[in-house]
Amino acid sequence: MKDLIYRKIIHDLKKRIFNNEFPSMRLPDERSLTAEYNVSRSSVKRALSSMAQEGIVFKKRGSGTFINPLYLKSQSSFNYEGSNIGITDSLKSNGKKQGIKVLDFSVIPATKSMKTDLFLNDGDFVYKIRRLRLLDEEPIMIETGYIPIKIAPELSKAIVEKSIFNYLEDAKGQQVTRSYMSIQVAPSNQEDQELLGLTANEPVGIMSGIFFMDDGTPFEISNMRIHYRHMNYSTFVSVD
Amino acid sequence: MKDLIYRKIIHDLKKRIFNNEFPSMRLPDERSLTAEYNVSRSSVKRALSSMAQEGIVFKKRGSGTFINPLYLKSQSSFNYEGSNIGITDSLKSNGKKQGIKVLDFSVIPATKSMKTDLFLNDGDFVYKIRRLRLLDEEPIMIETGYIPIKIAPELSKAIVEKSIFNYLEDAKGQQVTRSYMSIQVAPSNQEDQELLGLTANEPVGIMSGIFFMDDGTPFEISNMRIHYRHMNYSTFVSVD
DNA sequence: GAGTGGTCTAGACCACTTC
DNA sequence: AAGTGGTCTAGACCACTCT
Repeated sequence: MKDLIYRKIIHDLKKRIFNNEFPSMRLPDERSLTAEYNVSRSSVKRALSSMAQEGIVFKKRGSGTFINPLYLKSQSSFNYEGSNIGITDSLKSNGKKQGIKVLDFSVIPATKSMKTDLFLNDGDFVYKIRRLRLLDEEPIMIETGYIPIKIAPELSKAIVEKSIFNYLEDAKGQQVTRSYMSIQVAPSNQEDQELLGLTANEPVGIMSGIFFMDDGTPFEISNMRIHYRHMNYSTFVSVD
Repeated sequence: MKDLIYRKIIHDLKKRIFNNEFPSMRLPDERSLTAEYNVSRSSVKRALSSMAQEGIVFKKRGSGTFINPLYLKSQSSFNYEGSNIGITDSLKSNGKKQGIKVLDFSVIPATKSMKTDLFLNDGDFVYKIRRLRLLDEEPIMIETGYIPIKIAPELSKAIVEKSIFNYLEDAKGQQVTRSYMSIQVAPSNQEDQELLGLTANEPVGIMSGIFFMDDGTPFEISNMRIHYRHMNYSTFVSVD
């Protein structure tokens, strides 16, 4: 992480919050912080806004900025993570070994909906990539992805067996930092049951959507059918 | 909506994007917009940042600000909504009639985890509220909520049959604007099957978490078991 | 080198809360 | 009335991209 002022403030305030430096649950007012850190008020505001968006603090006009009790007491029954992560959030590898088994790797013409979602033209082709993801040898999800050939013409089975996103970053200097995802629930079909080791009345979670690169180019349409015991998506939502 | 400058810019730019005023998919640079709207660059930046967070545009340092193709072409197979809504996102009533059937409305002592999550003390009590939510007479979810008595001592069955959040806003002038939610998947249990009209191998989606009031006070622990056909949660995720 | 977005400052004034 | 967060300005300088 870079040496930005507002990041340093965030980092410092988080530390101070955890050190219980504000037992009143109220942070110093913005003008005091401005003086204390010897920065402009805008920088303080930026830091506090960011923390508010993460759910760490709440700002209340006219009275102050307050610490979210749940952030402090992390013995909450919900493992509060504080931020909107999301991409591969449901398959975090807590020290477990990730594995990938490629089920299909082929090239097909883009369907109509692919052309719309991936911004393709008639005659364009896409890779079809089906993979079974494992965690400690245990199958956790079936992932079907479609990636335009013209975005990654050199894709190979070897790459697909590892991480496509990492390859993209190395090869094209682009990161996948954005996604639009829809989360649903469905009974398992026969293939789910075979590949994920489910019984007929054990369901799957479905996460489907689009991944975007840094510059906004849609990179991949993805559909993930996730073993119900490994499906766990967390979000902090804040509306105005 | 108030008459804020950055909001006006957002509104205007959205309109212009939809009117196809930027066929190159690139917005004018920030300094041009500053001149055009006759405002400070900070205000332009604020508007653009907000739009970027909604997924409407992508900013690329050194080259410009670009429109997300999917925002424009809303015939995408994913119904792109552009924003991180979330609370009661899965039960949007597209002209359908909402109904509520109260299954249980009682007072119980707070359990240990409730005391932690709702910031309660020994001896505190909570309302236990179980409700079946209907959409056009069709049951869609079983909602179990726990609300500290001391936050809403005058809660009644009549209120609970309508909207608790609306009551809270009217009575206490507080809004529920934040939530921390976890989304999971599970096979339906016998009660789910009876109340939601499911068969043994039809699953439910589970959304559980905490709702907060404006000032950060945890207001309710909620657990929703949702009919799988009505479970649909959408998010736009953007990481740095 | 020119253009574009990112960070930061210093300060003015407004809106809301609390006393 | 005093204190607090919200909005907005005007301008400086930096980092990156494109050519």
